[in-house]
Amino acid sequence: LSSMSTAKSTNAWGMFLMAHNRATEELERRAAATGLPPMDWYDVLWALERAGDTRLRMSDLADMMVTSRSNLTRLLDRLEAAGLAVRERCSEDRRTTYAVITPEGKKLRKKAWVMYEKAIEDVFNSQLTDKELSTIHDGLSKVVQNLRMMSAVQR
Amino acid sequence: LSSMSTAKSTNAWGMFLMAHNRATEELERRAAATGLPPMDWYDVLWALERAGDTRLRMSDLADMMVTSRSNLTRLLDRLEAAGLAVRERCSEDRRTTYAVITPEGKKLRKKAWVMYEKAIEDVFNSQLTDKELSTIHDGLSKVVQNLRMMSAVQR
DNA sequence: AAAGATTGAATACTCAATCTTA
DNA sequence: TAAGATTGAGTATTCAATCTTT
Repeated sequence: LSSMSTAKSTNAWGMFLMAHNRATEELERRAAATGLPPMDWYDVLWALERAGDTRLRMSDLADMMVTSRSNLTRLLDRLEAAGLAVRERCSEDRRTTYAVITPEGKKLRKKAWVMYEKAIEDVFNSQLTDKELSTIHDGLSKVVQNLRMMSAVQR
Repeated sequence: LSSMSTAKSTNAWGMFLMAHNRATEELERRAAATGLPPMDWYDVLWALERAGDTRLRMSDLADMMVTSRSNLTRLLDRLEAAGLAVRERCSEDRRTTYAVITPEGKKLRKKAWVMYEKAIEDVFNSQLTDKELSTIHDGLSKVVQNLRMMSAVQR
């Protein structure tokens, strides 16, 4: 998504889109090639593992992942079918469902992280200086912060 | 996609993913809200418009978009149904199909760009200094360049 | 009525198989 | 046989409608 280089920004936005596109493609390619789960599975497993005893409700998880509830419902169906997570009912409020990671889920997440960590190093970190990494981090965190404010105003 | 902050890079990669996720979501939201086409439609229209008389074959277009041929076939079906592009046969080599943008397609692309340009300014450029924009551009272009070399070696 | 979650229908995407022309 | 493109089947994603519990 770009048009005739507005000169301003040397089209950082266009490069941002391209880099994301190519980099995530490479990560998914490596995951598939080694029989490891795709990034969205990893994200759910990692969110559940971090949550630990403070179990996560389906809707909280959906908000963290920035995906729709219905999409998360089906993603968790797949994780459950693969034995990596389970649903647990809540006794206090019987509308809510908790998602919980299984021991197999933890094991696979760990294994996947070994692969993803190396891939991120190869694809991203190794190509950038520490100064560049920190500028990218700080700059993009301003972008994210601004979007948070925009959607807060929206409501 | 991230794990226990490896300190190194202050997790620039994680922020990169988050920023992309939130920013593209906002752009798609604005497009839908104003009845304008999504980013992938825009990308095809813009590629076709730039190509001009040097018409693009379906497979060239797919390579430029970094999507599969079958996906592009269907995307072009939709653009054709919407009257924004047409297919043209090639007389020299009858295996190839050209995709060509229509006048309505050009008009809509232009209109969409007005919206996207402002959105990119609001969401991205306005949040970053010129120095940050150029660091992001140059850094990520190294990432893309490296991925090109990796996939070249692959073959 | 509203919150939490799921379901059905429509749409989009991916892989392998197919069709046509070279 | 291979290149260019499309199709069918299976899977994933989204939107609105639904169901249950509060």
